[in-house]
Amino acid sequence: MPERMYAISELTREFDVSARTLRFYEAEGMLSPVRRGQQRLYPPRERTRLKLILRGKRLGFSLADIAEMIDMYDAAPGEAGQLRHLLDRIELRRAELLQKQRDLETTLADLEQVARGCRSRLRELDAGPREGRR
Amino acid sequence: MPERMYAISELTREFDVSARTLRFYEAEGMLSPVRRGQQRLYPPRERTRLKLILRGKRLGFSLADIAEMIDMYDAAPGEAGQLRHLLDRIELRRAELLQKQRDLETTLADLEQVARGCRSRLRELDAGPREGRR
DNA sequence: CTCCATCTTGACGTTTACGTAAACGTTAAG
DNA sequence: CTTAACGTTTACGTAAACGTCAAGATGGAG
Repeated sequence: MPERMYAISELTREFDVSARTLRFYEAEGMLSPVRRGQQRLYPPRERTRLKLILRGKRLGFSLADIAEMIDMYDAAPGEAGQLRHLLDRIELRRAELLQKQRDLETTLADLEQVARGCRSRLRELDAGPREGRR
Repeated sequence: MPERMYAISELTREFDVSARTLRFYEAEGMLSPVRRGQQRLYPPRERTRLKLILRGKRLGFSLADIAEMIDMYDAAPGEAGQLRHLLDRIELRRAELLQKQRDLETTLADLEQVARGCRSRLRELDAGPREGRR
């Protein structure tokens, strides 16, 4: 079973990104599709990396940040100093993510409050459509 | 108690943004500081808006998105159709935020897994620094 | 009055992350 | 063989979000 390969157009459809974007990521060293002649073919591993890139984008990370984080995933440094440095980097990223998590909570709460206001105002309008307010 | 005002430099220090950025947000219509002569003075309300802008940025929203969301906060439309439309908009944003939340969870889990790998590798190195692996 | 810090308004420059168009190769169908 | 679909490289364009000067106003401290 020779590993399923994805054409560029398959990935563009699946993830709703342009071919230009995939080539751009490749030029930035973030993807490394195989070639069949001129054509690009993406093995599952590259598809996975693309998923990670898009996930990072949704979280508001720059491509440079994302590249660093993906490197973390498949880099097992071996040397002790580098391992400790990697742990430090991870801790930094984790702090960012926890901040985002808090921001997310409060933003969701804020929106929910606005929504409640809307719904109650709608009920007012629905119940007694005869006065302006109060 | 005449409402405490913030100079531009106070805000730049407090939130670690440049004065240029604050003026840019103003030019984009996202902030509306008061003027004392030429000088900008930011009342608490504007400081709050700035906080919302920065929170949105941390979550990866564009300034346009953020502007829309802030509008939601202080817009109480009054009319039923507009209220329903606002509720729709809120639901869209909420979906985005929930997606980000899921992305956040998995990313944190991924990082934690890498960290565990690092720590166990470090323990190996620390325990028996005589063989390469196994 | 002088000096320094702080602020102002332009205006052009820069980085990131692609979009868009031109010109050309490859392959399967009619 | 021609066409259509799909892919390629090269290159210039663009929107967003500021950075970076330059040149001048303003307001106390000494």
